[in-house]
Amino acid sequence: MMRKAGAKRVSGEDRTRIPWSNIPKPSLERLAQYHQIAIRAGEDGNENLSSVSLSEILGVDETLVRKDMASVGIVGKPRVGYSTGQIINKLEEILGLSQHTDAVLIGCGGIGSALLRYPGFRKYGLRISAAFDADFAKVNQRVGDYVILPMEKCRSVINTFRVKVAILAVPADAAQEMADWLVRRGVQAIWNFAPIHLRVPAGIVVRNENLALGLADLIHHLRRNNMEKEDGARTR
Amino acid sequence: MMRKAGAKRVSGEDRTRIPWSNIPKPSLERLAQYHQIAIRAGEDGNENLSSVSLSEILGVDETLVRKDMASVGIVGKPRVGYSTGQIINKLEEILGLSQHTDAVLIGCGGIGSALLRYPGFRKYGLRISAAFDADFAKVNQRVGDYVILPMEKCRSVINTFRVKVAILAVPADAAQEMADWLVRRGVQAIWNFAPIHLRVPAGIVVRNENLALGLADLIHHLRRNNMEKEDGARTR
DNA sequence: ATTATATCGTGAAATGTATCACGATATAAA
DNA sequence: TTTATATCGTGATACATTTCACGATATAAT
Ligand SMILES: NC(=O)c1ccc[n+]([C@@H]2O[C@H](COP(=O)([O-])OP(=O)(O)OC[C@H]3O[C@@H](n4cnc5c(N)ncnc54)[C@H](O)[C@@H]3O)[C@@H](O)[C@H]2O)c1
Ligand SMILES: NC(=O)c1ccc[n+]([C@@H]2O[C@H](COP(=O)([O-])OP(=O)(O)OC[C@H]3O[C@@H](n4cnc5c(N)ncnc54)[C@H](O)[C@@H]3O)[C@@H](O)[C@H]2O)c1
Repeated sequence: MMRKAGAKRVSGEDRTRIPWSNIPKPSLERLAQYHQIAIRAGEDGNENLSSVSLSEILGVDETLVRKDMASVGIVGKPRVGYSTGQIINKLEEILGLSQHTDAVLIGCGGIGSALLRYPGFRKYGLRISAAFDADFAKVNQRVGDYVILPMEKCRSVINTFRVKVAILAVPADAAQEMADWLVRRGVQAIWNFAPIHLRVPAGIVVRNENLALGLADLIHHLRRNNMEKEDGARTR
Repeated sequence: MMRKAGAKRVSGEDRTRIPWSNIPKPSLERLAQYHQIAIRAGEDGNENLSSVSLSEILGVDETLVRKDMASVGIVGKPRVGYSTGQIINKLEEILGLSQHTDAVLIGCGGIGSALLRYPGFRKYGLRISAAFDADFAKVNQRVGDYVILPMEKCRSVINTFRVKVAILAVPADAAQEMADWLVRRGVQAIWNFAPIHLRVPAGIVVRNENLALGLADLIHHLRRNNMEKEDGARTR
């Protein structure tokens, strides 16, 4: 029958109800975007953001923005909007970005190296403890601030730093096997860049960052658009 | 008010109804995954794939898989499943992967270089015509099979090869401006890796590959999981 | 002080998506 | 040949998410 991993039984009465137990997936994605937008708005000196401006930036309905905000306890003022600071603080708390998150990175190829060198994720509390590769030719090479370590060191790093998150940037063939291994070592969340949908035990969090799906989606819409144009031209 | 870009009025009577005019977004994402899975299954020598196996790989309901297949005209056989070949062919047709797609890549930094060197997108019909960067220090350097060109050559490449797709891997500050410029030059689809939601005129296709959102999502779920565990421990 | 209005907040309705329940059918087994 | 069964196909139903409609309120203008 197959129960969705991590499915939640929401006990009816729950005095300690915390808002983020239950945020719908689409809403969560938007919340993360509000956060990004609020940070940039703050940098530009805007102290407030209205549901209308947010809705225009993201191309969604303004009511939806207000519902999202209400759902996480961000309150706005009529004629003013939401406080940029409150959006940032509340969302960082809810998204879990206010605490540091330690991670290991596996696979220092093209994508892995780009991620290692990218400073942007520090704002999300991400701290990459160490980077690993199976290729001995890469071991001991430097990438950004890191020196690539051999896989046999991975186990002890995970244990020592109690790492709960792995960034997986290895070839597709190795990804599932690697994921299984990481889970056995105590990793609880995997950010996967290989173009396969990883299967993990219930309770383990996976985010499959399958770029090829994005490309397929883009091409599909492009073709559809062009078809319509031709179609229109023929018809009228 | 705000009308969603590219919104479609589906004329009631339409003899030339083509399946891919109307595929729901979640369904489209799954279809692209079926395609990936079918390709790997084919390489492993499996001639058939059942809705059950697909549903287990992706963690979705098996009925959903059958509905998806039916929606694009892929028909299966009782007790056998769907033909791997039919899945691949039909989905490549529908996703538009059977035709070549020319693209330019803007911004040859960490992500841009990784994309340039990655061979995997060729299977999706993607052909990167040329890669550009604004940094003169990078111009003329090689990345994989490419030599980085200066931005001033971009216009003529787009015109000459009638490029309709741009891969945008520039810093967030430059992304919207760059997108506007590309649209003015005739680009119809943008695959954006900068962590902002690009705004484009109706009729232009954008896919925002906002990796930071993925990270935020992952961290959120990890925290939620851990909270639940603690919560459970305290309660029982 | 009064009025106007931009904006928030929210229940109700509409829409979109997934699941259930069950009949049909092709293959394998008896 | 007959029976059993794994799997497909699909209408009906349930669930999730968005949009609509409208009242409430804080600020700015008069
Ligand atoms: N580069 C891209 O643009 C891109 C795009 C989409 C998807 N991906 C996917 O991302 C993943 C990485 O891509 P890439 O371009 O960086 O590939 P890559 O070949 O450049 O790097 C992969 C790295 O993983 C290492 N590796 C292989 N097996 C390993 C193992 N078992 N344990 C540890 N390390 C191992 C290799 O030595 C190599 O350094 C692949 O699954 C690829 O399909 C990449
Ligand atoms: N590297 C990552 O892991 C990562 C992760 C998430 C998001 N991103 C985003 O992807 C984008 C690229 O990231 P990166 O790590 O490759 O950055 P990077 O700084 O390594 O590369 C950016 C490249 O763009 C070029 N550039 C700058 N302005 C330009 C312009 N106007 N026209 C053309 N080229 C220009 C720069 O010269 C540089 O080569 C950024 O928006 C970043 O936020 C990167």
